[in-house]
Amino acid sequence: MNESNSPDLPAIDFIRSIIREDLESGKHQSLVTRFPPEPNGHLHIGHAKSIQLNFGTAEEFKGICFMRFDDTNPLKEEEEYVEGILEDVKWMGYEWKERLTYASDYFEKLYEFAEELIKKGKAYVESQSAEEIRRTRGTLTEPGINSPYRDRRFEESLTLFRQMRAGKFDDGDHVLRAKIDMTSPNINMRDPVLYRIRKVIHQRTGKKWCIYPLYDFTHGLSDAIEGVTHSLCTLEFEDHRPLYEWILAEVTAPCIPRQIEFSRLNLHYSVLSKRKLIKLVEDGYVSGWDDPRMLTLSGLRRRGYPPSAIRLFCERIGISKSENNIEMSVLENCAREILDKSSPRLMCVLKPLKVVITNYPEDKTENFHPAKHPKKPEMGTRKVPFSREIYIEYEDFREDPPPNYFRFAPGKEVRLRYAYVIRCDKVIYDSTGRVSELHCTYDPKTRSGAKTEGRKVKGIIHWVSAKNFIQVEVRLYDRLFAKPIPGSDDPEGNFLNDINHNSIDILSECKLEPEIMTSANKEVFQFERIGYFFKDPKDSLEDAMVFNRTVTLRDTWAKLEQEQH
RNA sequence: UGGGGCGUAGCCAAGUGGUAAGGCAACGGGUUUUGAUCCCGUGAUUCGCAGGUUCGAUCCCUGCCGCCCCAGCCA
Repeated sequence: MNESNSPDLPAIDFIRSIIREDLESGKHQSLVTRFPPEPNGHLHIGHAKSIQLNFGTAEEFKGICFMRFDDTNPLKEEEEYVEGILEDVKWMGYEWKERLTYASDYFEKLYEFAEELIKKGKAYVESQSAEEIRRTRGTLTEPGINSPYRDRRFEESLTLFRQMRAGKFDDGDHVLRAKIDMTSPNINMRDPVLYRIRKVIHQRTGKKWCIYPLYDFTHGLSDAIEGVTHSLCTLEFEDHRPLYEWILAEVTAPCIPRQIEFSRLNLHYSVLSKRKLIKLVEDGYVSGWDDPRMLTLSGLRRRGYPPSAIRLFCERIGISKSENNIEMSVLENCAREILDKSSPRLMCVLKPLKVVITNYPEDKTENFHPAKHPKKPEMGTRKVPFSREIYIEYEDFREDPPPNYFRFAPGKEVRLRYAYVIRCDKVIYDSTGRVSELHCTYDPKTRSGAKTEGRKVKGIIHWVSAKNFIQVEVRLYDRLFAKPIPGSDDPEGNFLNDINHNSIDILSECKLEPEIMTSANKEVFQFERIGYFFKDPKDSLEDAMVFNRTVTLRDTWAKLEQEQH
């Protein structure tokens, strides 16, 4: 049990406190939770918070967690999403073993519970139209009024309900309602609908059913059937808790789970509601659910986020009941933290500027053997070829350097990382006046690792041999939205107005160290001085690799320079 | 102006009667052949506001203010 948290994590949250108490007091022998997504979309980082809570606490307290699909609405749900969701949960590092369930597994039991309710006079078949039901429900400030069918004999309701099941009626003809209180200040308690007729094929039960239970009726009972002890959900279900409890109390439930609500995740510069995510996909603002700019688990995975970074993020933000808007830097920093420790280093020149080292022999090539990781010699070394012509980063050279700039400039010296110190002798321009090439001289005494290297040079830049490199495409991503809370200053709340139209920058002339050819595909690399990059699993071809930038390195200089302006 | 929640530093988040943990960000310094990493240091006389109870209140009481959710045969 996680008694004491590690020092850099928030203290144990209120839900874990409740669980711990319930276990210590003997109220429960062991913990049972569940992660209950509806298969009508892909999982996003907000779901990761729930996965981490449900599966994570089960793990910590040596309990179990069910992987349950809440598939009670055949109109909206698709089998395709089930697979994606399972893949995502697995990727997050959790396993459900034999505990993969579907609410639809319980349709028969649920039906029996419904009959029980009818027989006890706690539910009735409603024969008004949806419109009439809506009209008589009342408003936030006015009570609703009783349905004329509310007091029909339970035998009649039972017959009708059985006929509903048998397919005697059309969609919308009747509905099953709980008999609670039409004057309740809580609208959820005003005789909520429990079952509706839907003559459609269900992705799992096929044509077996034409009546389907609604969420409120299904969820608590599914929890009870599975022996869930703590049913954790988001805040918008707080108002439903009285109904959740009512249903469990009125029926002979196998056990009484406790529903506890926590606040959902919001991240600055992003949207996380399923509705909005679908909009982005369907209207083509992104290439799909797994677009690396999407904060879906599949998008993050494709972008190069390790699951451990997402788990760290979930731990770091904590669990509470207050509205929260997490800064993007928290997520990014989690990725940096994990990736810095694990990523092999490579040099890659994104925007190449050719450099000719005039005093280096034309036909000579020498190899340097730097470590793959500066602090982990056990990761080994790589072979980096050096030659007379190399590429450096265009942005590492300034004709007219600003103060405190310690990269390359005319007449200045800089160290080529792992190689030599060079001096810029001459700048060559193209016909448009743009810098196209640099002529430099190197100092053989400054060879990396040599005893004579002595000289300290402040500026260190990365480079790639022009004779020996792999040409790759690199995709630089930025946040998908330009405002911290998309749609917040629009009266209609239209988040599409705040789309960042520069969220992707594709560079196709990037020069990468040949070492890449010896490395595995599934690794995230650090391109030194730039950031972390992951080979795109979808768009990469054997001879045309594509790399996604997972996250930049922290860039103190960029910040400094921006402040100077 | 019905009901349910929430309000502690820029962003998260503990604490719930004894005098404000921690993380991220920010800032300052050190190390460094990544302006990265790493290390060290700096922040709330104050807990939405106003009263009250108390020797003492972020924590209890009263009133007020602000924000979020609910009127699907969605989940």
